[in-house]
Amino acid sequence: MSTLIYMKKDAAKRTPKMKAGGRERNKERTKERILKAALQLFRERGLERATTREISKRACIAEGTLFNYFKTKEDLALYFFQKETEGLIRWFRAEKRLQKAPLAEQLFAIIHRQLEYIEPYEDFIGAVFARSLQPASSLSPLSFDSQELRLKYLRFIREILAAAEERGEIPPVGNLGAYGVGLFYLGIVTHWLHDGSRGKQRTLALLDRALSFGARMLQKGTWEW
Amino acid sequence: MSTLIYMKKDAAKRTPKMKAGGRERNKERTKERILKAALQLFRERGLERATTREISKRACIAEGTLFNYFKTKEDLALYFFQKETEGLIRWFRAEKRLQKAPLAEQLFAIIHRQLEYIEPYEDFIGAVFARSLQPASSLSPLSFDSQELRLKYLRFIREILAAAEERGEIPPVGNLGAYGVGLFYLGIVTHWLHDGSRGKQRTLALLDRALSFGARMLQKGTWEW
DNA sequence: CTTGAATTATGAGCATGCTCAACTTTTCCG
DNA sequence: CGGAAAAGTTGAGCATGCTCATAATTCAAG
Repeated sequence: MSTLIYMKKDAAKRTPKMKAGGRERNKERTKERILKAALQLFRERGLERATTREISKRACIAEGTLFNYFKTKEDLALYFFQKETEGLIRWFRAEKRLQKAPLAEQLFAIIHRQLEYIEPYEDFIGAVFARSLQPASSLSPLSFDSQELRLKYLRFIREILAAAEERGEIPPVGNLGAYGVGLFYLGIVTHWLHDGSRGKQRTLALLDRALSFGARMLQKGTWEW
Repeated sequence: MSTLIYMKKDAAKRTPKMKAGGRERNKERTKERILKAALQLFRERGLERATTREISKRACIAEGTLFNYFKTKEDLALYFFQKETEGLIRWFRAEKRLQKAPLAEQLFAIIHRQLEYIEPYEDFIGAVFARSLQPASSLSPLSFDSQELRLKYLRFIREILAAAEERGEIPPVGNLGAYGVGLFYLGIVTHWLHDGSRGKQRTLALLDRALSFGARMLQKGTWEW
């Protein structure tokens, strides 16, 4: 009986012996397949209603295999943000014109781009985003990666602030400034999630006003207190 | 066989026939028992690791009964915040001296009290708090209650701001002002959750500085822009 | 007190995220 | 090639949050 359990599965879907292209290659492909299936399902059903069982099925692997590639379902979801953060940084580096624009414009462009990217996934962003707020718990293996991701983002922002500082646009704000921008972004996304207006226009308006307000405040030297 | 399933459970723990004090009374008592057991377990193990099975057992009821009283486990957790919010409001109404203090001091006292109250439950507050950020989903019956709770809090804050406004302490800030304080509180709790310093002193310092900064800002009339 | 309807309690059972021991495939080395 | 160690895969199975058909309890009317 127990010998019957491990029968080969539908061979049409995935060749059992994929000796062809080295191990590394296959692992990469499998990971890609998982990510693709996951994003599809997240988009279709949202984070909660996309089951790991269905993701695995769509990626043509066993459910256990999924957890060889991603420690948890959340980890899988975080991957999405990681890719986006990296993309965002690359994008900004390429936008030469933006590099010289005023700080408020830069931040607007950055946050706007993120909101745009996030838009089709609104359903599940709420869940992931809220979860990403949870503090590091030594029990959760996820927390470390999440922390890493946040750090990467913070360093990126700090760099932008430092540049504006060098241009004499703002006084020195240091790490705290980056943290502040992070909190601000938090607030914006919260607003965005609740925003029912067409095209999320209210959020964009808020973003614009808040940023120019902040910029003016910094210019006025209100920061030194 | 199926007739054997529904046997009376250990009669020592709970009298099977509690005809005594009317139905209402019993419901109240059961609810109390559930809440007590739940808070105990949340405190002991945090939200995730406190199972509904154990809560039920400790409250001496079947697991299904728990869900007659609370729609979801989250709902159960929210109850805790509801009680706290109500307590907070009552407390503030009683503190005659605070009513006349400057706005920054009032907000400091309010937030400080909340942090203090929350302290023993830090483990599970993160989870509940983060979850409370999730936008309303028509599927979740919880969302409505959650919204209600948030509204109660916002109205409370708005009232305080209105009073400060009447004293001529700040310009009119309206609903947006209350929302802003709410977002600020969000940031503070996030910081608090991550704060490893002794007695969360860093958070308290941040709270103090940020509030007096905000107060000064409003006084300077920077708000009109 | 009886009766039957309304209310409340019960726990087997379901779907889900995740684990793990058993199994397969690939790689390595003689 | 041979064969064994390493790396990867698998799906049965576990714990958990929650549901639902069924049973127990309560209460008002007769």
